[in-house]
Amino acid sequence: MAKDTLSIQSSKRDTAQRQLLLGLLREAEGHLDADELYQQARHKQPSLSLSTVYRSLKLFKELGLVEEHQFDGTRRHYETKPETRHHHLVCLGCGRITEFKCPTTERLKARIGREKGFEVTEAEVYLTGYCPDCRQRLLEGRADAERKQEIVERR
Amino acid sequence: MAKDTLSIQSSKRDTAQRQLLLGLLREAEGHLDADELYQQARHKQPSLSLSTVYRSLKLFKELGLVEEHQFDGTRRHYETKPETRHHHLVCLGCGRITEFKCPTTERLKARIGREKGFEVTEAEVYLTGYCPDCRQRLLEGRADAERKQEIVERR
DNA sequence: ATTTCTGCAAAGGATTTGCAAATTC
DNA sequence: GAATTTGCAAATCCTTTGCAGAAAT
Repeated sequence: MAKDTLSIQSSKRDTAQRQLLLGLLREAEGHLDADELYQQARHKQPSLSLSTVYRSLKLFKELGLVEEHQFDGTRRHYETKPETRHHHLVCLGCGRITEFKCPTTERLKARIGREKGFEVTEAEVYLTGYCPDCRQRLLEGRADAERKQEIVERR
Repeated sequence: MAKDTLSIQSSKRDTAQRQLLLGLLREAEGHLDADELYQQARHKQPSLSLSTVYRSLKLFKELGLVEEHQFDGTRRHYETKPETRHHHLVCLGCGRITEFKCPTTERLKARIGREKGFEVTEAEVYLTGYCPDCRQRLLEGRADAERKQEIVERR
């Protein structure tokens, strides 16, 4: 990671841990949670601790380098700040996350801000449903309790 | 609560605790979290336990009587199923939640479902920003660290 | 009488924090 | 050398769960 990436706020230091973590987040195709990131990072630096992961994620968030998402009620997921704004569609069957764009959201921010007197800083659209595969399974009647359990556990 | 409210699924029993909790949720103007609901309910029935609150909320959710929201990363909030679909705008300063309508969201569900091959079941739009009061405080320069802390703690 | 619910206390899981040692600037 | 960061372990916070007794059908 370029040193300047972390020095937006003066006193942030460029450590091996932060380099590693930010690098992994950038390479990651999907959205990682803290523990997934931790496991990946341990391969490269086994001494790294989970607290450091959490502390780094907090820092990256504050520096605007990553975004935090709450797809389910349990853990939070992270992705590096995307170039183009997008939103998320989560499959209730398998947990797969699909991204999509929604240009009208910008207009919505402006409109609601005006109507409610808020300064709107962020707008997120969050869709849930069933992905093509899970729909197929449902149709085939294989999505009974057991089958579905399998899928959910695989998340 | 009318008995039939709970008997959508055969085996659900009509207990004093469930009546009380659902009643409070219906009266509540805003969105309660589990502990707020618990505290309110204890006034009327001091022996009630927090586990019962959680178990009841889970049931109400399954019966489609209440909706669960995740406004921040910490706790979940609940509201009785609203007549008209609406979304939420959360103030980052004071936590105040403002509701708004967005009819175009239905169209979005259909469009994304078609484009991605998903069966989209739900769509939520979630905005964050600063409410009129907090904007005012920011302008007055009173929203410095201390002041902001005050507000956040009052949530 | 049978099944479902409750309260209690304990367990769980994700995230945060205090502190001394290690690292960066 | 001074200030920041790390790893570890313990602590927190919200939520869930096991179980025996209480309540509903």
